Amino acid sequence: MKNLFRTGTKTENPQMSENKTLSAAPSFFVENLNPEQFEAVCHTGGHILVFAGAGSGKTRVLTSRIAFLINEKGVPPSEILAVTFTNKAAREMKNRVGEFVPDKISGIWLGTFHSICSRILRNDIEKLDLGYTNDFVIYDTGDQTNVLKKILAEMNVNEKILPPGVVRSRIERFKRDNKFPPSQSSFSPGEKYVFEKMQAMEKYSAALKSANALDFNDLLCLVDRLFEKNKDVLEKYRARFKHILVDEYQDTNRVQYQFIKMLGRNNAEICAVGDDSQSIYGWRGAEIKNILGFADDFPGSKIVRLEKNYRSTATILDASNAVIDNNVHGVKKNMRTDRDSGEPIGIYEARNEFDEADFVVSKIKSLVETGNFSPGDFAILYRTNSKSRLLEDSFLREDGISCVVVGALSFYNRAEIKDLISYMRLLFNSADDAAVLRIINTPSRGIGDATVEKLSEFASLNGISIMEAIHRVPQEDFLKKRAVEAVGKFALMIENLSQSAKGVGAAETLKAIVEKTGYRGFLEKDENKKENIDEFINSAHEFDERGEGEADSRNFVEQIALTSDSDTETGDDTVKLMTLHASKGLEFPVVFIVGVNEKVIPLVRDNNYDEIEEERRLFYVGMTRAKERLFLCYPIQRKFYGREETMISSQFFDEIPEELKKYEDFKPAFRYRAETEPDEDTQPLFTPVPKSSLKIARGFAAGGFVRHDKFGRGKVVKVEGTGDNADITVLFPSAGRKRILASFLKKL
DNA sequence: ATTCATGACGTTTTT
DNA sequence: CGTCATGAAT
Ligand SMILES: Nc1ncnc2c1ncn2[C@@H]1O[C@H](COP(=O)(O)OP(=O)(O)OP(=O)(O)O)[C@@H](O)[C@H]1O
Repeated sequence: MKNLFRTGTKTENPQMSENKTLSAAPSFFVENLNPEQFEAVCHTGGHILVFAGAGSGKTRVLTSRIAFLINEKGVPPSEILAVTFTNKAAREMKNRVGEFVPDKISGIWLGTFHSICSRILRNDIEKLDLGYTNDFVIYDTGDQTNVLKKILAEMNVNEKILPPGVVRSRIERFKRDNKFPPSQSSFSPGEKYVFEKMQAMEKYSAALKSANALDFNDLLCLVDRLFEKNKDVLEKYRARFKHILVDEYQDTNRVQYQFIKMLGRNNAEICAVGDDSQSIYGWRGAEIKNILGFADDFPGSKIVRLEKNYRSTATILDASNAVIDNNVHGVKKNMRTDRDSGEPIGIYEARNEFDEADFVVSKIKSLVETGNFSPGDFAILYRTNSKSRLLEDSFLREDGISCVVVGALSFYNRAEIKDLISYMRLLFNSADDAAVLRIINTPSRGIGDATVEKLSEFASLNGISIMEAIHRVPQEDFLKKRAVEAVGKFALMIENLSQSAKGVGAAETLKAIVEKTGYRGFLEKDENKKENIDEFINSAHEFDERGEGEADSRNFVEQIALTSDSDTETGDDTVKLMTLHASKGLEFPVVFIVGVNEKVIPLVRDNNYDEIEEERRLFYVGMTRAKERLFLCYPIQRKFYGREETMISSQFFDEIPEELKKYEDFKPAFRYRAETEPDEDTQPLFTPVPKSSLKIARGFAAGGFVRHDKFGRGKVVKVEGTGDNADITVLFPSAGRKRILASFLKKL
């Protein structure tokens, strides 16, 4: 690893070779970049890798380079391909580049690997001759699992023994390593059920193909395959893209790496930026060796290192370096900063997870009140999504500050939204069996399981799609009269919707679907879900207005499929909650990391510490998001599956020098304190009751907060009666004022 | 066909 | 502990 960059050009004299450009470039680039950055921005005539630590200005290099190419070098935007890993990063880059070249931004191909590949396949998938057409849909993991479930059932494989999810993730692992379809020898030695898996995988491929559907990994794999098989297509894209820019190069997996290599090695100038210390996606196939081997893979390339950190205070920088230095693997970087030390790192050892959440919220509140920060300056980072709920609840109890959970399970994952998406999918791709199966009886229209079973059987027997089978029902007689009628009505409805969807926007189609299917009636009194539907129609509307590409359902559905990192526009002035993973590439004035416990960060299951270095990198990523202040919190106790469990601080926490830490004062809320700690000044929030009588006195009180399954969180206005049958009047943000039986409410 | 009851299972991380 | 899925009962 020491000789990593032997073929790379030395970078000691950055300006020597570029003097001409330097003097010709507008002062803008000179003023906003340091010499090393400037060199990377202007470098032409070969590939370049910017290899540098967190906060050193890599992303700035990327955006400046695009601006430079277009504005100074006169490169047509259409010759530029810029790839990121997340939609958020893509959007960010679009915004920043847009400031430099407002009118030319749309000519650039800028997006995630997946969206770029999808775009390529939309144009050229038919040239693969696999039977796919450019109307293909993208199956999400749920769709994939459902397909496999059906297949395994048909194979008479007990799903307890070989669950569909296992096969699904096995498929994924093969695909991202570009080893699909696997041969027997591709499986690990001693792996169970190889035969069944192979058979299921074969059927899976066939099923997706006949549904004209691709899974996530197909998007990448099939582009690679296309480039390998069809030189004309490859040459077309090679001729087009003269400049390829890749963000977060350390997180590329094999297929992505091959994509870049095939497309750019011999005909484009590749500019990649990355940091091996921030590689946190090994579990989904990212290979650090891609960035470490850049100089070897792309001969004649230049390596630029950036060693100045512009983001964080010296304290934060020192602390994060102290942590990452414990990794044996990884290239040491000598980061420096001109900033002074700033505040020490705030530490809070919490009684439990509730107390931890309370601390965070109260600290944010006081920092906002003392005037130096506003809510939008804060981010709270955690290892697992499950932490977000606790924090949200704490925010709700505290008036005045709102928060938004970034990413997580997106809006589009809700059942009602997925139903509507399935309808849309069906309208432009009637072969989409997964979609049909989802909505054929939702809302219920008298097509029962038995009927679906028969249709499905008939379809696979005749090698046709389920929708086609439905169309043939009148000519065959495998269904009872009642079912024939119900199925016929369904077919007619889809046909009508399909006709009216032609040439109109996604929103209009969606409205028609909701109306014709009677979906609102089906939801009955579930106001929350109805609101979701409205919101969904709204977002379709926005999509149509935005006018990126054709405003039709197909494009809308595609955008959704590629946007799992829910498009939470982060413009609002609210506190952001997200996972450590989701925080990569972002920065915030104040960062809280919660759950800094051993076995949480690093997350360890079954005492398996194999991934300790990746976990340390993850923690490093989190720490280095902070500009001004960093807080680390860990509870010493938690409830886990109902059990109380004691916890200790993370080993990473112990790697931070004590002199950089400052332990914060915070008085836990009454209910978390031991009885030996009487409290003089705080009234208990709820009257403490003996455990035995808990059922009767549930402790609801006006002013307290509760959660309801349908309406979400709300504030208690009035309590009448006692016990489970008490009538509680609650004010919900969305649903308004409601009187609800106590047994339907959970106290927050 | 809808409703209720029981049980399995779960907390990585995401395109 | 709480949620979700499956299965029996009406
Ligand atoms: N030459 C510079 N002068 C002043 N500030 C800079 C300079 N370059 C970058 N910055 C600022 O430093 C911060 C970090 O930059 P950037 O996000 O580009 O770093 P990065 O290397 O991509 O970080 P990471 O890898 O942690 O995501 C940003 O706030 C950016 O505006």
